Amino acid sequence: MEVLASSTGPMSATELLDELRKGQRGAGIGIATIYRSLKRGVEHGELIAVELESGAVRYEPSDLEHHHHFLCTGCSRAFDLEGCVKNLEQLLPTGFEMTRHEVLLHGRCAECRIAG
Amino acid sequence: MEVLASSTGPMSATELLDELRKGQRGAGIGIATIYRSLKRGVEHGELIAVELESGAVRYEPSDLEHHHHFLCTGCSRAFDLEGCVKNLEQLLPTGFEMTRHEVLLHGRCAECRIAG
DNA sequence: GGAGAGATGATAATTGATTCTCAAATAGGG
DNA sequence: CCCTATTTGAGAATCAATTATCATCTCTCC
Repeated sequence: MEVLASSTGPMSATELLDELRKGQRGAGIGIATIYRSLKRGVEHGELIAVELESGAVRYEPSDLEHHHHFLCTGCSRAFDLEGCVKNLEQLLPTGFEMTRHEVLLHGRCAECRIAG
Repeated sequence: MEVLASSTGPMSATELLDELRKGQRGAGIGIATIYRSLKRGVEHGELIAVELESGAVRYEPSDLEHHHHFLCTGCSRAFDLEGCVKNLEQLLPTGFEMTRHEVLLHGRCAECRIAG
């Protein structure tokens, strides 16, 4: 079930289903199995759920370096980005405590730009 | 319908309903009216929909300065943050085009920290 | 080869958010 | 005030994502 490990970014259950059905190994796989496996993966700590947008939870391996994401407005795919940004603490109001942060870039991926 | 204008952050339809029902002006308001008004607000360009997390679209006035958001893990409220960060372009893979970006901080707001 | 445990796929059921429907309430304009 | 057009609230309906159900498969071990 680790098509995810070789993916260029986090995938949703549906994306995973489509991708798996393309390969010979997962020809007749059902959506229920996808959800079951994803759930187990998260419970076992192998996967992390990321919510980049409303109505679509995506999953990625939990052993990735700290990184952020890019969401393509053309194909709706999410891509991993390397690196991070500085000085996030300066955004924080006094009295607030930050435990986590996300940076999400929107735009068109290389593929979609070429496609027009 | 501009409780939103005086809010400390973007609100969801449900939050807005609860908030309005507290005041005498919107005592018996229904959720349908909230959605109708929000939709109209977005269509007329007075409001902007922001999706900070799965399954909850929030709305904010469209005339705010560029800013980002903080999502409290305690009370689930969203807060506006002032300012922005630099060097976001450096995250972008070659060939990708960025049209928009979001920074979302997670943690506990001042109120929730005090509450324990 | 067969029994039992667990996994699987198809589909039904659930869930939460949003939209639709419709009768009642309201707002103007004469 | 009365008439028409619009808005409203309540609840039903829709929709997409996720979960549950269940009969079938697939193992493993005997």
